[in-house]
Amino acid sequence: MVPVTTLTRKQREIQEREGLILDVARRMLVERGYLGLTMDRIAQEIEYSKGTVYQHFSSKEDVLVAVAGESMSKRADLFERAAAYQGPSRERMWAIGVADDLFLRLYPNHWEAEHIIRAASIQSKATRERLVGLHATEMRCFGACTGILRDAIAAGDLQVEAGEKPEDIAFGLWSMSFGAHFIAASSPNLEAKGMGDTDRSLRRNYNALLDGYGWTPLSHETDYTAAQDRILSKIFPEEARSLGLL
Amino acid sequence: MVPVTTLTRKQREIQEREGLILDVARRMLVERGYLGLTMDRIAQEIEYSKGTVYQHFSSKEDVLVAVAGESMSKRADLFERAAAYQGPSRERMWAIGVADDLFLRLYPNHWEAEHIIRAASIQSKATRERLVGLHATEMRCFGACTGILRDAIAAGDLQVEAGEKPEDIAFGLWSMSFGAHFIAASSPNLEAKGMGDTDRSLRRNYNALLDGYGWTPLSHETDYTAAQDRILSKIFPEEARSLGLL
DNA sequence: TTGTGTTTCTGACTAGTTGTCAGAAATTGA
DNA sequence: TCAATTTCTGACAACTAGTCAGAAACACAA
Repeated sequence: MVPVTTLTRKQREIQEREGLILDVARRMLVERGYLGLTMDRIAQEIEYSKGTVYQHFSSKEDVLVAVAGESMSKRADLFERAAAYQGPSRERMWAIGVADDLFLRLYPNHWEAEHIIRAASIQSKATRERLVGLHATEMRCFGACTGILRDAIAAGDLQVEAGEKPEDIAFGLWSMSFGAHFIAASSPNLEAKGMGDTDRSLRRNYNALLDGYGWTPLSHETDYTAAQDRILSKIFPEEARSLGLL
Repeated sequence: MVPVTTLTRKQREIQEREGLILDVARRMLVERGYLGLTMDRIAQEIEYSKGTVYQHFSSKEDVLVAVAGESMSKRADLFERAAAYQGPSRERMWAIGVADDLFLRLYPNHWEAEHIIRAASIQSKATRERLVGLHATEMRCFGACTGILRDAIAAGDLQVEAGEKPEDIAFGLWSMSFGAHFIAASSPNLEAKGMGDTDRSLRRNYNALLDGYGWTPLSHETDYTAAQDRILSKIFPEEARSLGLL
């Protein structure tokens, strides 16, 4: 018997269980909501005791932050792949929009988790360590955007006024996408307000915002619908196929 | 003894108590967060028993929806006053932005409540009656925006493409403002991300979005900072003074 | 003032939650 | 084989939401 191997097997088992807990928690969150997600139920479902669950996570809130962190990291992956796209700066920014849209389809329940963990009283009960990780991941998304913005300014595709920072524009895009997903996920009867397809609206508004900043080529100068197909097939072929978009 | 008077006094007392409960709940929500707001504490603070609190509200979630509804209705008031402003359509839309900004300052804790009540599991436990009221109030805000948009289109200040509805543009503005307030309220260390003044960013992005739609006069054709002072002194003199903005 | 019917208020109680921790069980290594 | 160490367990303490039978307050007529 090689002790290291045995030890590793146990540790691997423990690590796998952590993933199992998160899978169960995510499903529970989707199916029964925040109030229906309980530590007892998680324990029952993974067929371990509650104490064992608490060996992985310090609190229910900690589980939630971990759940959100997992999908947020997938989001960051998509964003970074989009940012690495070779093309005019505005088209790269558009690729971020495509990634955002893709993310929404691939992880439709992410916003439920993100919604909850953004509540102050939730964050105060999560592990500092896990929160730091979450913010680092968030920063990866934000960084992908500001990177493109800086390139656009350097290339002369985008002029910013004095005192205006790329971060401000990135914040605008972030706000808009965040707000749209959020409202769409949490406002019942948007149709009653005369709203049709919120995804389509968001895409249009996204372009309008970039046009407003004078980021060339403007949306009426290029066919961004064609660009979308190009981006999907070049950067996200697998994801697009799995969603039937290609 | 006139029976009607006596009865009315009691009823008035009950009604006042409802307001008292909401005041206490709002304060508690701000000070101790969602998890720190408990029905027992509310009862203790208003010096009535828990059963009495439950005679006004069917659940803790119902209290929260009522708290959010109260401030949302103030928001609708501000929006409607802004929409009634006499001036070019774009300036009227700008007035909505000013109202939005004013609301943020006047009711800084509204978003904490709105955040919570947008969670699905919360809405499912609130009274249908109260939810309907909330949505009606939300619709007042939305309606103020779409009204201005329709006027702008009619006046030729704004051209929309075929198949594009005023609601889509209103949704863009709503998303952006909602997302910005939300992120600002729930993301610690935005400075670490390189973000400065989020309110300023929002204003800039708001104008960029309207510019992107080609809503005349464009922001570089008019001084919207001057318009802001005009709007504050004409529509919101008291509020502006109380906040030291005039 | 007193008696009676009605409304309103109360807090002990049920059911269910999170998080803990002493001891049981399993694992490791000699 | 056995003792040291790690891991797991579930009864438990401390809370919370929401209920409801009975107590208290009130209205009003006689």
